[in-house]
Parts: sequence; structure tokens; C-alpha cells
Amino acid sequence: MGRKPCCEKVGLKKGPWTSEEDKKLINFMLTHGQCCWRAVPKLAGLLRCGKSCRLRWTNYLRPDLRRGMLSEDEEKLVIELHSQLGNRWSKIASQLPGRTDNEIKNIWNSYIMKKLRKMGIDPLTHKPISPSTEEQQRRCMDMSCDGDEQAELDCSMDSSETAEEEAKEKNTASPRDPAADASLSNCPEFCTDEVPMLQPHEILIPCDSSAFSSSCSSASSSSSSSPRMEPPEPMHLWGWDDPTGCNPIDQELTWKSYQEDWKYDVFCFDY
DNA sequence: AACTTCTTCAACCGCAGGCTA
DNA sequence: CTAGCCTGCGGTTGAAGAAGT
Repeated sequence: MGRKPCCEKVGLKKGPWTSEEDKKLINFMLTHGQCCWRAVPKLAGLLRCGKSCRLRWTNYLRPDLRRGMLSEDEEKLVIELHSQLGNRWSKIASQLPGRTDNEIKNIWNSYIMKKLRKMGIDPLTHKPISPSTEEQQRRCMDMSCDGDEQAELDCSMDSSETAEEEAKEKNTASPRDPAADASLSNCPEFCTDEVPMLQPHEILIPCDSSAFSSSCSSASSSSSSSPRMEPPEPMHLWGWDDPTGCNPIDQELTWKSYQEDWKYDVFCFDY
């Protein structure tokens, strides 16, 4: 069979993207919309594989992304969804507008997991950790043999702190609280079969370059020679349901910050 | 100040599944 | 039905910066 690799490995750039490459990709995506990723690098003049372009766009350059820490609501939602879906990051991310699966995954691994452990909750099972159980002891033994990092963390946790945090946790809505689970499962927003997927036409400005340039005229005042890109409408105008409870004002603020951070100039290049 | 260890997160890799010829 | 292409997903890696000693 010998399936071909996704891209020709030779001659293609890897590693961190330069601002120049970002500009090319952004310009291409905003003028042409999302099309065949395999063709994107060639058409955009990039020495990257399509996969790399897709990843860069979806995880970093997409105009509708929300950057920064998760809000408390988002964090709760991630934990709740993870308890139901496991490591299905894309499903989880689809419930959090402007967040990517990669971002959620990173936040989970670097922050939420630690936090849950500190609270005495096993991040994998979402059940309280009970250090006195034989299971725990066995895991500690296993850990000492095979260097299981997670077990090590579990075992090294101060048991008094664990108990305290656990008690605290029981007073709040535990992720495995049956009532909470029931209410969640009754909530149509959490039906994973009805994930509100974002379509390209919802993100991107129409391909018509004249329409594009006119739409960004209001934002181009700061640079007459190289017009600045106008990100699309604020997210709350796109008709998203917002399970995080973020109100439009918050989203508008987020969007304003984004617009202020939007530094890329549009390039023109021939194909 | 210098060095080491830890943390974060962008990017990569390989695989699965959908689609089509 | 099968093979090949393409996209998307989840696990993993490694560079860079932060924190600790």
C-alpha cells in the first residue's frame, strides 16, 4: 500500500512559525477562506505542510480565538465535560467558544490536573482520592518501581491537606455529584452529538477582496500604506450559544483586546 | 550571579475515520 | 469492496521562560 506522507518532508520548514509566515497564512485565509489544507502552503507561498498550516491557523491565528486563562466558569465546564467525555479535547473545546482542543489539553495537563489532585480528586476518574485504600498503596508501590509520575504525585500529597481539601470539595459541587451530573445530562447544551461546530463562513470574511478591503477601511486608519486586517464580527454576533455564561459584554471586551493586539499587516502576493 | 529544575504551551507525529474513485 | 487521499484528533516533545537553590 505505502501510503504517502501528508507532505513532502524534504525542503519543508518545521518548528516555530515566524511572523512573516503568520502574515502569509493569515492573509491567505482571510482572502480565500478555508479550503483544501494540502493546497494552502503552496498557494500561500509557505514552505510548510498543510497540516502545519491548519494547526497554526486553528490553534493560534484564527481570529475568533480567546487567549489567556480560563474563566472560573470555563474551568468548571472543562472539568465537568472531562468527567463525561474523558480526553476528548475537541468535544470539550467545542463547548467553549474561542478555545481550542490543544489549549484545553495544555491547560488541563498543566493546571487543572494539579488543581484537582490538590483538591483530593483523581483527575482521571474524577473521584475522590482516598490515600488509605489498598489501591492507593499498591499504586505507590507500582510507582516506586516504574516511576509513575502521577502515582508519585498522588502518594506524595499531604494526607491532612488532602482530607481537608476533600471535605471542602464535598461542600461544593463535586464533578461526580449525581445531582449535578443528572442536571447536566438533562441540559441540551451538553449533548455531544449537537456540538455547535463553527463553519468557515461564520469565521471568515467573504473571499471578495474588494469587500474585504472596504470592510477594513474603518480599521486601517493607523496605517494607510498597509491596511490592517479587520477581524470579523464580535463572537456574540455570530449566534453562538454561550454555555460558559460569558455575557456579550465580556466577549466584546475580549474582542476589543484582540483587535488591539492585532498587529499583522495584510500582504499582497501573486500566485 | 550562576546554575539547575520546573512549568508552560506551540508544534509535531502517528493514527483513525470519512470520503471518493 | 478496496485503495488512496485528506482532515481531524489525541498523545507527546522540546524550547523558552520562570522559579528555586
